[in-house]
Amino acid sequence: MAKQPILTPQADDFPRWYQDVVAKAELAENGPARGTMVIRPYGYSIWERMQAEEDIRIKEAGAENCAFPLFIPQSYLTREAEHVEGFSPELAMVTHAGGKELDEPLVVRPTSETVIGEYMGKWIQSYRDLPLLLNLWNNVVRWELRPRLFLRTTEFLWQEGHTAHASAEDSNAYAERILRDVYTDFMVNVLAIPVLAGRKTAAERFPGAINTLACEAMMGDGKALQMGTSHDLGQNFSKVFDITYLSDQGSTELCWTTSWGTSTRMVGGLIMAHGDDQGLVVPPALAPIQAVVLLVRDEGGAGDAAASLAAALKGAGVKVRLDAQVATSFGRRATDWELKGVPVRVEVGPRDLAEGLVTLVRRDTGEKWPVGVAEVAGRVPDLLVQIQADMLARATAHRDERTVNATTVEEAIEGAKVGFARVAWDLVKDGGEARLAQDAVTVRCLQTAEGGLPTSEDDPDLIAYLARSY
RNA sequence: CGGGGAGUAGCGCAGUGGUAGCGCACCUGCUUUGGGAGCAGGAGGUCGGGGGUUCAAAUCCCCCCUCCCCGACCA
Repeated sequence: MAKQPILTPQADDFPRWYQDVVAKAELAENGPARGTMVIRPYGYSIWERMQAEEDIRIKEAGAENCAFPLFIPQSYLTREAEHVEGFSPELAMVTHAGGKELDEPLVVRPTSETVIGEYMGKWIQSYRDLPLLLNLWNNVVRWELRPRLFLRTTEFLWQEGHTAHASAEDSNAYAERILRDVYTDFMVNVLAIPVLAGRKTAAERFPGAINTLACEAMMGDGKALQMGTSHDLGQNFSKVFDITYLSDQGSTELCWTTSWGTSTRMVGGLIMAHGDDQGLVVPPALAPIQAVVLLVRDEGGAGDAAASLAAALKGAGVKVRLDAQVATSFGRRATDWELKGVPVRVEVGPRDLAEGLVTLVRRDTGEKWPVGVAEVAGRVPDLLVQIQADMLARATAHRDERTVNATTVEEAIEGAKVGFARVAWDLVKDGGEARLAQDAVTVRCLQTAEGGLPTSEDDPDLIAYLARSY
């Protein structure tokens, strides 16, 4: 009996496959106002795991969490010329409140650089107050005309870090540290997504920044997704918001600031980097549910065996869920857990159990094999580690297969239509980005020949990574 | 903003002037359960909103609102 596919196959229509996964895995749906997103419990539990893992690393890097207001006086945004120019088209403003028109409109924050700059200026008095390392977990609004769930929504959830330092060397080093020790480490080791850490070109730079660094990942269809950014803001915001300190020489100096962020867009990246025609595939290190014990039928002691297996797995440190809802058919439940991408299934039924066995199933490969009941709790933790490693290896192989070394711009554009193209930045830097735009290709980031971060886009022998992007 | 399309049950849709329908989902019962179960019964609608024509409007006319696609704009 041929089943019709639950999801649109990736090869037929990748964007539609993506929408199907978001809906069928119960991750999110559209909110009532255009571009807004309702994140459902399972989708939110994935975001919570992302928050937890990043928060550990952010605190390890010395930053502290705090909260700033959603509403910002419009005048704050207009102080930094380049910043306001970058954001003004996508600002949402409150013009009326309390039953009357406001004297000064309030901007719904698109990011908190400006308001936090004001307070940093108040809090920093001397060089002894530096560095000041702050992080916010909040929501922001940018009026998007082409919303897509998780990838680009009018309102989204994120973390935004803001720091102030005593020297250009310190701020630059901290922006790099966040990119490496927080973002890259998290994405590679938890999300199992290999990322290119590089420098953005002037055209792609954050409004008001002197340098923007980014993590770029390849999705299943070969397109790039910016998963996180870290900006060196130089003294641009310090000048405007008067963020100064008294040096140990007694002189008044301007601070050097950074900002850096990752958002719910990463959930979209997770879906598109690892998902397959059966649905989402969540890496074990991230998974809110790492293993599901699936009771096939409650006969022959299977119900009790499933419950005690779930307890044993929990005791072994596995995030486990027991599914004993036998009123729903086995096939339906197996399909649902597969759609949600739970890394391991433990199928417990009377037939296997009569021989003292249960069936283990890997979500990433689909492999299934019998295991003795007593061995399960011991085997699953190792299996989770193996799946994590295999997912990263598979994603890395996919990216490398679709990355070409190009010697001309035209050759690079061809490569960028199906993946990443590496090409000498010297061939592109003088007016070449406009040529790329004709084919919807952009420079995703620049690296040194050794794969390091450039100090300037005028460094010699830089490599440009070209791709189409989300 | 320009061009095109669509608003009818939770979702997907049919219904061109005469009692509001179908599939999936949902509820109850029974039989099932090793890859989206079957049968029987049942619940669920001011047909996007307002106005008009008519004995009679989901259906025809006018106004408004919203959403989707392409373009433009934008990370």
